[in-house]
Amino acid sequence: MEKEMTVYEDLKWRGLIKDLSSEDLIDKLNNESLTFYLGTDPTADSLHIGHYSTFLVAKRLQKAGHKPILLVGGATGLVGDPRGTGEREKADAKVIESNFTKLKAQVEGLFGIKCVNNYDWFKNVNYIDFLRDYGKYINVNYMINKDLVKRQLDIGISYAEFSYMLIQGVDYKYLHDNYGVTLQIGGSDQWGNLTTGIEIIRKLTGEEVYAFSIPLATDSQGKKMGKSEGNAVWLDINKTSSYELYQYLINLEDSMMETYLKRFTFLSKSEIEDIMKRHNETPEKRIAQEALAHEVIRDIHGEDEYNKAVEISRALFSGDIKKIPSDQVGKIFSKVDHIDIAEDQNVVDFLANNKICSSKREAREFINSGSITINGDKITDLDATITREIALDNKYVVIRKGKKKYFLGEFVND
RNA sequence: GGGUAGGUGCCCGAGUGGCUAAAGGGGGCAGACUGUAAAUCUGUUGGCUUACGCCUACGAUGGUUCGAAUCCAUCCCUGCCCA
Repeated sequence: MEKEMTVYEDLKWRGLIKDLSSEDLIDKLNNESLTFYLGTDPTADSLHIGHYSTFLVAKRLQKAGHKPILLVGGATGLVGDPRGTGEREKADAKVIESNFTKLKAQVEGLFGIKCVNNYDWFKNVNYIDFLRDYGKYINVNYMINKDLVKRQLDIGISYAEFSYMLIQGVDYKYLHDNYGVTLQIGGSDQWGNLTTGIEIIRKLTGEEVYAFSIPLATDSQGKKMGKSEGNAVWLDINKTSSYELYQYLINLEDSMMETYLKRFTFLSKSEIEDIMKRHNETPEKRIAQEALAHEVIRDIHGEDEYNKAVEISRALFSGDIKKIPSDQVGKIFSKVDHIDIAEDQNVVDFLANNKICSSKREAREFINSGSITINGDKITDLDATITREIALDNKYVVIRKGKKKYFLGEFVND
């Protein structure tokens, strides 16, 4: 039996620690109970898979006896954080508010983490006080030298986005004063903001607080993960179904599997080593991807959703749609895009009208290149017609575009 | 405030009166190969049209011209330098 790893060793082994504000933190992580926080801006109404590993770090710390708080940036979201590629669109205050409510519910449900909104303590701060109480203590040279700011400096950065890190630093101060927070964690792109908070607290109170950053989850090309067919992979099941999530995970590349298993699951070192060993013997069986999908979907949506996702995938990729019992079709495809069909119509019109293809031109192109399949039969004729006669059970039409995108058409009676 | 360089398709970026729906790259989508992978190769990437063609587009608005992304005017936005 392997020797039990400390919290810090475990995080390090999983590749979840990039920068550490101080070596002292290691001991504190292992032996004390800290209250810590992590922040996210309400730029969307759900977290996506890219956030997931960061939240799992919070979960891991929580298991080790530390107390997590999630800060949702109702105030910072209104300002916008610099991303190094140019100014953000000004966010709508109403949207931010509704996003906050949804995120709060999601995080509390999924991770059981307490949730606070920095708008609550910023809404009454006036500008002059802010400058006197905090602005006085932070040097612009210090801010300018932060990597994110520096990168955006030559393409232009507004005063609002420039100030973002200051607001975030004040958050840390507030949580430190009111909740006893002494640790902040965040993605490595947030490192500058994390250290600014430490700096502000040190200057204002002389106290030492901590932070560590988590490497961003990327693929082997170094690109941020979390996009599937151009869409983000959300943790909200209404935005990304368990089937879509399963498909995303099962298709991840081999070379990253070990990293992902470490980051996205609670499997132990020996379990992961075992999975990787078996995986590498027969990579085509995608043992690692299966394990990853199972762990992640079970943790997020539960065992039932996982089973459903596997069942749907099996039905779709076994090839012959017609073998699926017709009474099952509606159920299996309940999660894919659903299209009502009122009457017989030409394939090209059908594809374009229902947004399966973006235009008729594209619809023809896809048909000519053999990427459209209806009920398992490849469509090659531009004049083909979708009729009740070709529908399964005179009712269902399963359209496949490309290799993995499915749509379900259903004939409806007037 | 002054000077100066810019604002081009999803992104980067070439183009400086007709040959431009706009080079090239990235990304996206689709095809081949595979394991529903990665890498690679091929096609495609404003809309309508089988096609000829037509319409809409190069920061915004006007103007010059037979003809403008390209010239002029005004405005908006950004970089750099000076104050």
